[in-house]
Amino acid sequence: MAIDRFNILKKFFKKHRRLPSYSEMLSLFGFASKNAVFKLINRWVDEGFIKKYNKKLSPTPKFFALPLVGIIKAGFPILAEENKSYLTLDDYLIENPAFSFLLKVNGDSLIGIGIFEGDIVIIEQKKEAKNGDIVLAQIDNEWTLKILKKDRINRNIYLQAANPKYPNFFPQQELNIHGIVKAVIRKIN
Amino acid sequence: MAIDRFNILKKFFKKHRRLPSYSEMLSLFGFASKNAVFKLINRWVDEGFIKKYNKKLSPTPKFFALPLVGIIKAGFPILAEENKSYLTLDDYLIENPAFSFLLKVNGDSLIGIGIFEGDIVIIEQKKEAKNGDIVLAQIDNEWTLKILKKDRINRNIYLQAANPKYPNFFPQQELNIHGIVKAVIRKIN
DNA sequence: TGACAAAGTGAACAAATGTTTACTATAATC
DNA sequence: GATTATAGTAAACATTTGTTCACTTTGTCA
Repeated sequence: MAIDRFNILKKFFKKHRRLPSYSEMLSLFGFASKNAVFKLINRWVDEGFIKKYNKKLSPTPKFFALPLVGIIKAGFPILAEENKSYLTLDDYLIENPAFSFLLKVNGDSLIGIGIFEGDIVIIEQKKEAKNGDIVLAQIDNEWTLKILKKDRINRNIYLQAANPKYPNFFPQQELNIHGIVKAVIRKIN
Repeated sequence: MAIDRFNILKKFFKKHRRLPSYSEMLSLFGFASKNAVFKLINRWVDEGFIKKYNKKLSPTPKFFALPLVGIIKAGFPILAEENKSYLTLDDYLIENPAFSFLLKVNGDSLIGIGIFEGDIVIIEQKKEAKNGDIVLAQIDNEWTLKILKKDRINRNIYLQAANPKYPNFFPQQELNIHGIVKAVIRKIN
């Protein structure tokens, strides 16, 4: 019932990317009085799904978040209420939206670390990377996604695949780092 | 300049999960007249970043979206304007929020298909799955994440790991499907 | 059954909303 | 240098906003 209305609200947000106003909620929820909406919203505010700021409503992280359930343990019901936290994907994955972009992976050079053809990686643009970072780089004018290897004093820099069938790549002229991989995403089906 | 203001707007949305009102934008952008805001917003509406519905503002997918760049090709600048599309992660990954939850993977039984310990998988709750689906299942009262194997007539059902060191799992009494994996997410670092 | 809280109605209200119109300053273009 | 578009100011406006108050209906449970 109440959760039914909350789903209606979620659907509205998914469609319009904003919360409805009180009068829009009138028809959404089938109320006749704005006061009914007022009381309903205040309950959700108390429960932490919605926040008020400057007399305007905004959803909290809890509003969007999916339950994150814990480790699978043999014989244990894992969906128990007590060990669940919440996670919002966009916030979780992208810390720096202004400097991030997505890259669709092609090739099998990183399968050893679980990055497959067709996967999407989140790249954060930066020119510096440390040993072991997965970098989007330009090596001798060729673009590639590889593991950066270098020692402490920045000598002996090269790129490494995570697939035994590829050799290491030593730059002949130059090696420019354009960004590093912050996350990997794979949609199944 | 204009892009600078757009970033201010994005930051506001990231913080409050809603667009600011015109009077809030006054101080945000440093304008003295609401008409300046009005004109600015209308430009963004024309450019497709913002929509108006019921005289209220909402961000479009383009507002959030990160550029998705194409395949890496040797020697080619991949960030070219022409082959870029946009993607919003939440929308892309989660089709059915009401029936989805996240599960933190433990164990190495699926490394063969690139699902590692610590990865987060998006599970869509359903009781039926088809051959080859990665399922969250209860086999003889033990919870597990495995690949479902079955033939066309629903005989010979068992669970399979994607790691040669594990055998196949044939249910002694029962096998209950609780959901299937729709996406895999890995944060790096 | 009666008492009491929860849920909804209806009307009223100040404050804030997005929009419009008229005007000015700044920058760009021929 | 005159012209014209662009960017911003200022004030006024009808609508809509979220909130409040008083009241009624519905459901719960002792």
